[in-house]
Amino acid sequence: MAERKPRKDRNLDKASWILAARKTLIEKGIAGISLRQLAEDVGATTGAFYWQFANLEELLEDVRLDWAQRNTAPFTRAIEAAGDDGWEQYLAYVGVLLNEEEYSPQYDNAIRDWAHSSKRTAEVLKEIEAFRIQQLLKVFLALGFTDRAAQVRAYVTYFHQTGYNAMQVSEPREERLMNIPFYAEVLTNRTDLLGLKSAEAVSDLFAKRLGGGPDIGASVAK
Amino acid sequence: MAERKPRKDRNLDKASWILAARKTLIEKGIAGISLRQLAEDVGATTGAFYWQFANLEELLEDVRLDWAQRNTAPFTRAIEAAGDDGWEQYLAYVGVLLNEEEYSPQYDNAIRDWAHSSKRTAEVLKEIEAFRIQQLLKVFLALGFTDRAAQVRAYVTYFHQTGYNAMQVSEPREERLMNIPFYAEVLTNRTDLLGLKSAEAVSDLFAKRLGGGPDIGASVAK
DNA sequence: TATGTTGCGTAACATGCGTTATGCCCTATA
DNA sequence: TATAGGGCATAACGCATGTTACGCAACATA
Repeated sequence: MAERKPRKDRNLDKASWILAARKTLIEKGIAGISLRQLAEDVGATTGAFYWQFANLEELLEDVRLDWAQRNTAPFTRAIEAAGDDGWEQYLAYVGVLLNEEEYSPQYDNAIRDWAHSSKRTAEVLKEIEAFRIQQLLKVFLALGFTDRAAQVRAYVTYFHQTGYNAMQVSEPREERLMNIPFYAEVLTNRTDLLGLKSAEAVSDLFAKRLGGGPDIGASVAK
Repeated sequence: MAERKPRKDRNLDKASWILAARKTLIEKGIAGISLRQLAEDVGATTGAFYWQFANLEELLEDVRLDWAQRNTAPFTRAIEAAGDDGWEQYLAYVGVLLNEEEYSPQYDNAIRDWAHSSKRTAEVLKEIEAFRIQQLLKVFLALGFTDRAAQVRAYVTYFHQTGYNAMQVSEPREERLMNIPFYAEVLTNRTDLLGLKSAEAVSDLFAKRLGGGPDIGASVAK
């Protein structure tokens, strides 16, 4: 196995290893990552690895930064594209949560787990979470809540998202969509969505809410 | 090391190993548990371990059941002691959350992490979480919410707790206490607590809300 | 065509893991 | 006091890990 191929058929850059590490991290957790397994996944050997990285820790740091970028930028883009209206910003936020092609809750879970055994991961996680909560705070301020009320609702909203992901809830998509107006009522006190009587109606509301813009994540670089 | 002691000075039963395993699990996660380290912690060797357990997995199963018992029973006791009134039940629930001598949120976190790499742990966790959410559903039904509204609030409340724990929030206790009336308003729609103007006033409210009663956890035994 | 360097594969090393075979010490029983 | 067996410690086995030393093949340059 791992036969020697012509140089032009190979494509072993850092990104290949990061991709494989991310996949394993999400599927099996940090404990599931081993150099030999990663090497097999990318079609190479452990010897090849040390040409791209000084050691395993260097790859893992790149994975942490990969996460910070990929799982935060979509929210920033969507909320900024929504303009100044708080309700529009909240809907944009929920829209990203529903569109799991942009952001991976399992990636979040894996990083959070990893943070319990890695000080550096905990550091990156803490910084990104502070950013995310600040982001939600602005949404609730734009919704008209003030001071502690806005803070508390930002926290409840983020905790809710975190808890939902951590529990790996397995409800049918229709059920999830039908719950959204009720969640929105609890979190924002607004009843705008309660009139939507079908999962399709909820789904349609978020279908066209996709935007582009600047992103975030580079700030955690050492 | 691990000198041979007179037999009466030893106290190596299953509970000793479970205690050590729980401590390590909470502090370092499941990956931090090794037989040699556990042996050193209890002042014995790996040979002694196999007198109490057939293998490591047998100890780990005992740890899972230990968690199911310890981190669920306090809530059941408190809520049942609160009587039929939903508001009293909610306050009893929050009271246990604040009293971390009864229940350990870090223990919950560690189990949730572990569940990502252990099928059996995921099974136990899922069963206990279903029980907890059913428990909260009853509270919100007693509070007067019906059907999906009660379901959604039970979920938001549990997600909120899970997310708060998972994030390892480090706010001062006074800050945490002052936020409680606002959380209560978001989750239950009741403003009863908003009149409390000091952390002490909040603290006093929960000081005497401790009860005893039947417990739960044996149901997950294989 | 000859040479030097890049980009790997191969194989080995040290370490830590769960588990097991073996035997000694201590206590209970007669 | 003699004997049986319970309750460990000790040491080793087989395996997986991150890392490193070494060598070979493919390409760029002359």
